Amino acid sequence: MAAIKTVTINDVAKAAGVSRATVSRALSGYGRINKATIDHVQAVADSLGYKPNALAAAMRAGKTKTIGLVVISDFTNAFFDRATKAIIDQAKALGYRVLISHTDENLEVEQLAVETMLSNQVDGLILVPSSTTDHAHLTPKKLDGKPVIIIDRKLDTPRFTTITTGDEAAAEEAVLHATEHGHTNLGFLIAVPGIKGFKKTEPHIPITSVQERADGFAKGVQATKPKPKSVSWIYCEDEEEAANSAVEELLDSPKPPSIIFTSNNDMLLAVLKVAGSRGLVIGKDLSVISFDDSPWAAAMVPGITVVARPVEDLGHLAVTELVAAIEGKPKPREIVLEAHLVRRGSVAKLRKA
Amino acid sequence: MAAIKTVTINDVAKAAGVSRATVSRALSGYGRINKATIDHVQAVADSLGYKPNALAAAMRAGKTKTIGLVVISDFTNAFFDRATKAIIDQAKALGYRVLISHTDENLEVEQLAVETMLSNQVDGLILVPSSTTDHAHLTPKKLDGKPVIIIDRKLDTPRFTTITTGDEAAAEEAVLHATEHGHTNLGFLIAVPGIKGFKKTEPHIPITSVQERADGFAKGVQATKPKPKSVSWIYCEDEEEAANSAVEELLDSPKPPSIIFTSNNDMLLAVLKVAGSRGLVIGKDLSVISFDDSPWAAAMVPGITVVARPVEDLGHLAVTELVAAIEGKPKPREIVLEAHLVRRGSVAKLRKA
DNA sequence: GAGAAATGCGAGAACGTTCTCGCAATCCGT
DNA sequence: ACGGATTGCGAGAACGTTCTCGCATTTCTC
Repeated sequence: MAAIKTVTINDVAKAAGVSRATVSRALSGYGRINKATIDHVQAVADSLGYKPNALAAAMRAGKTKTIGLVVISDFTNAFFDRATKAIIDQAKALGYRVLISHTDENLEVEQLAVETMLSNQVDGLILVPSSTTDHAHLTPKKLDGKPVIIIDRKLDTPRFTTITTGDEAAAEEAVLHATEHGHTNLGFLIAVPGIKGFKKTEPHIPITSVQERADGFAKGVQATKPKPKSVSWIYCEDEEEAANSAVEELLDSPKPPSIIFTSNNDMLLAVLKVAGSRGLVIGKDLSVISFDDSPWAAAMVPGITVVARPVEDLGHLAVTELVAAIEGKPKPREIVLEAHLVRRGSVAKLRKA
Repeated sequence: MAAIKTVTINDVAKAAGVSRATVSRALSGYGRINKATIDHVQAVADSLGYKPNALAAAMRAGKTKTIGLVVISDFTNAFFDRATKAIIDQAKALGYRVLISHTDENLEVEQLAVETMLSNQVDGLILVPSSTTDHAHLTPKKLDGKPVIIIDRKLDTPRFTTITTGDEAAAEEAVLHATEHGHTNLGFLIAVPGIKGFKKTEPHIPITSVQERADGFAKGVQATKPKPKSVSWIYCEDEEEAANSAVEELLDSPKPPSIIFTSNNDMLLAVLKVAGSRGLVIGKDLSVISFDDSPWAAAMVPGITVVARPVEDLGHLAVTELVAAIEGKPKPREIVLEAHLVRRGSVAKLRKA
């Protein structure tokens, strides 16, 4: 089993009868060089099957053309799958590669992930932070001066360009949509990573996007006239068992909601599952509005009314901003993209009592 | 704007009053070195905020501890999201990082992706090939002798370790499940990447996994006694419009199927959508069995009966095999994992005529 | 046709590591 | 207390590029 010798620029130089420098010039197309030489070197390189070592080039250049993506969840999440895809595609379009890591909402994992990325010399980072306040691992010094774009959630510092979606307004719109349909018993199911089980009292929500959704829901409740008859809030761990129990509790309360608003797709799935097991038909016996659109939410019968966030735009923009920051030094800014309600069939039209 | 000087091993050496070699020894923990020296160097390194440059280390070592993952589809696909997650997680557990690329079933994109991966010096590749026969870009020479694990589909060469799922047996089981429930008008909707629009005649299926599913379905039909009254096949581009049209055509045929078997989730979604728009209730007016399980297929009402493939096992195993191949030189082998039918509510029980 | 300008290319350093050698200093056994 | 083994560490090469210099050689200018 003869070890396969990898062919380097030196081999090409030798075979072509020129210097290493000339090969580099010919292949990378810079500096002063004769057209004929370029062709010759090209031909020799091809015949030898020469493939440049991107690592060596990157080390020399100090640029890897790689961006790091650190997200909280993997792609089994209906938001991050689309965001990640958009990011990879746009990165590719701009000539960058993407290194991906997920943190499961764990700050330590996030810190380690960022460190690994930096150790791998990414040119910049796109980050979904697991904590609003804890960003000691993101000082300019620790980052080696490399740019970071924060997406989906905000940090309590203006040091970074931040791209979020306007979840509050959309959440309010969702509530008004429901109350206009005659719903007066409202249930809210908010997934809060980090809390254990579920709580009916409002916990500390460390994540701005979730906070915004809760605030928007609350604003919608406030804006509803006459006042809704009952409003139940449950804050729940983002986990299947807890979500199911939370839905059960909601439905078993003395004044069960006719509609449940869920803050993400996992919670929506729990609502569907529990409703199904009780024989409750969505859009008739029980209504639901969730955050984040997905192909299956659209294809189901009835289609699920959702707050659709411009996920692809967000990912696309994140890369564009990051590359701009890598190649220039623009000022950090806050960008808020608009989310909107997609009305489908999961909200029943109730007669006013 | 003072440029931030990145601190290297040289800086640490100088500050600690030792040589570069000693710092490397202290930090990487190899060779002969005094415990006290290690502690001292560690302390100095920490105080300077030294972070090793993985690139430089990788170049020197000739190993990047990175594996390349080249899949055909992005994570918006219910198979690849789970597979990718499993691969990333297992890679992490074994001390590897993952570079991801998707090819959209395009051979040229695949070739380029593989080249880029190799240029970035991945230690090995996990590949979902877009073509069964075309693997000229995967010669040992082009691969620099680096190992490749093929997953999900087979290649027409035994040169690579291949991990697939036994889709044929599961597909047959699915058909028998349906016919035992009294279904005698069967519709099959097979997504074939690359074909235009949709065809009812059997096209060339260049993908072994899809071929296996079709074969399994056909075997199931054969094994059914008495013979089903009608059997319709549609081969369809893996694309929303085409899928919808195909479902329409199926339902509009003189002998419309009482059950549709779909070869993947995109097709399933099309069935749900078209059925919904016609007021057909799944599991009652129209039955369906699809390939690949997903959280929403389980949560829907009724739950969708699916062929569940051991996606996580597949991803997990792919990494394990690849790392074994990177670190040793085992013989390539073919591994087939078992898929099985998950019975939920999307298959109506019909009375025998 | 002589000097200036432009062109083409080679030598060699640099990027930040790891690792092989070899040398000095310490340790051990007798 | 002396020879050999062991320990700890420094010098320097190597990984595969890119890029700055500087030196020939050619081309241009009047």
